Amino acid sequence: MSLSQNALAENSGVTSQASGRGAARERLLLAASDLFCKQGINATGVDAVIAAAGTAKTTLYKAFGSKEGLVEAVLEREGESWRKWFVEEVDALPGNPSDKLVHLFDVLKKWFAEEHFYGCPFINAVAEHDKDDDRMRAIALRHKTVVLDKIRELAREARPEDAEGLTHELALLIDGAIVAALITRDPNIADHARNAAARILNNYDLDG
Amino acid sequence: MSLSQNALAENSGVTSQASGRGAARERLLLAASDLFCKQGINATGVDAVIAAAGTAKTTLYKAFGSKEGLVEAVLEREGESWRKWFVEEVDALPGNPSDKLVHLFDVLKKWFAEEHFYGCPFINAVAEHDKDDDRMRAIALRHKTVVLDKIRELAREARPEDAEGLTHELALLIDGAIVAALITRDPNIADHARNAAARILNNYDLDG
DNA sequence: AGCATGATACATACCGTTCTGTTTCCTATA
DNA sequence: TATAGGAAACAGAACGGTATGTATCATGCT
Repeated sequence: MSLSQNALAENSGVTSQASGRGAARERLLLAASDLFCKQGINATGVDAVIAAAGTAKTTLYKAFGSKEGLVEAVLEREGESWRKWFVEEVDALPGNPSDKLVHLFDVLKKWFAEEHFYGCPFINAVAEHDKDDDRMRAIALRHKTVVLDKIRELAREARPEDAEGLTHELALLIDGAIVAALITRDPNIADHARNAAARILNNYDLDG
Repeated sequence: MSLSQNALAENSGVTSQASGRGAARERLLLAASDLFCKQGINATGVDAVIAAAGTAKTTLYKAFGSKEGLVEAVLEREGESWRKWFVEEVDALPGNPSDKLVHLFDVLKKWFAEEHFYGCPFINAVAEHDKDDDRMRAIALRHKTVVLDKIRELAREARPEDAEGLTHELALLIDGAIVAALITRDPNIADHARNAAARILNNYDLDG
C-alpha cells in the first residue's frame, strides 16, 4: 500500500514534525481522503478510517474532535491540493489565455483517466448530505469560487468585454465533464467539453 | 402535505387497484422518493420511510424485498416521471429543433426553481455509493442515455452532420447546470447554460 | 375464508463516541 | 550521561443509538 510507505517517509522529512509527531494526523487525513472519496462519506465508518490509517481511535478524536471535523479537514486538504495541481497544470499550458481556456479540458482529461478518480469530492459531498444543509453547500461553494476565479482571470485576458459570461459558461462545462466522467468512466468525455469550449470562444470572437 | 393528499386521491382512481389494494406500495414509493432525494439515500433509514408513508415495515419488505429494492424502484419511477415531464416540456417549446435545443435550458430553469429541487437523483446516487459499484452507475447511465437520445433526436433534425458532437456537448451543459444549480441554489445559472448552447449551435452553423 | 395491511417486538450488526490503560519517545534536568 | 516527566499515540472494551431485516399477531376489506 502506498499509504504505509507514505507514513514511513514522513519520519525522514525535514519538516517541523521531524520525528513522527503529528504523523498520525497526516495518516488519518490521507486514509480518510481516499475512503471518503471512493466509498462516500456516510458509507465510511471511523473504524475503517483508523484501520486504514493505522492509528488509534483516540488519535482521531484528539486531532479532529468528531467525524464531521475530520470530514471538513479532508475536504479542505483535498480541495487545496487539487486546486494547486489544476492551476499549475493550466499555467504550464502553452499558448495564449484563449488557448489555455480550451486546453484546460485536456488537464481535466488527465484527472479523469487517473485510477483513483472518484469525481469531485465537493459535488459528491453535497449530493449525499441533506439538500437543505447550508454548511456543506457553503464548503463546496468556496471551492468552486476559487476555481471560478482562476477561469475568470484567464477569461479577462482573453476577452475582457465578455469575461463574466465566458467564465460561467466554461465553468458549467467543467462541472458537466466531471459528473459525466464519473458516471461513464470515460475520460474521452473531456474531448467533447474541449470542443464545446472552443466553439463558445470562437463565437465570442465573432461578437467582438 | 401533498403526500397524504396524493395517497387519498389514490383510492378514487380508476386504475387496477380500485379499492386501496396496492396503495401502500404507492405511498412508500412517494415517501421514499422525497426522503431519498432530499436527505440522501444512505442518510435515510427505512423507519423514516415507513413513518412518512404511514405503512408497516412488513409492507415495505413484502413489496420491495429490501431497502436496495426500494431504492431501485424509486429511481426507476423518479427517472421515468422526470423524463416524461422533460420531454413533454421540450416538445411543447416553440420554434424549430435548433430553438428547442437552446430553450430546453429554460425548461431546466423551471425545474431548478422548484421548491423541492434536490438535483438529479441519479447523479446524487452515484456520488454517495462506492465509485466502483457498477450497478448504480449502470442505472444512472440508463437514465442519461434516454435523455441523450432525446437530445440526439433534436440534434439530428437541427444539424444532421454534426449531431453526435452537438448532442454530447449540450448534454455536458445540462449536467453542469444541474450540479451548479444544486450547489448555488440559483436557477439563473440556467441562463448561462442557455447562452452557451446558443453559442455552440451558432458555431456549428458557421462550420456547415 | 383469504389476503393485504397494520402494529409491535425482536435479532443482529454497525454507527459515532468515550473510556481505561499501556507503550513509545522526546526533552529537561541532575 | 542517566534518569524522570510528560505528551502523543496505540489498543481495545464499552455505551447508547440506530441500521436493516424478521417474526408474531391483530384487523379490515372482498
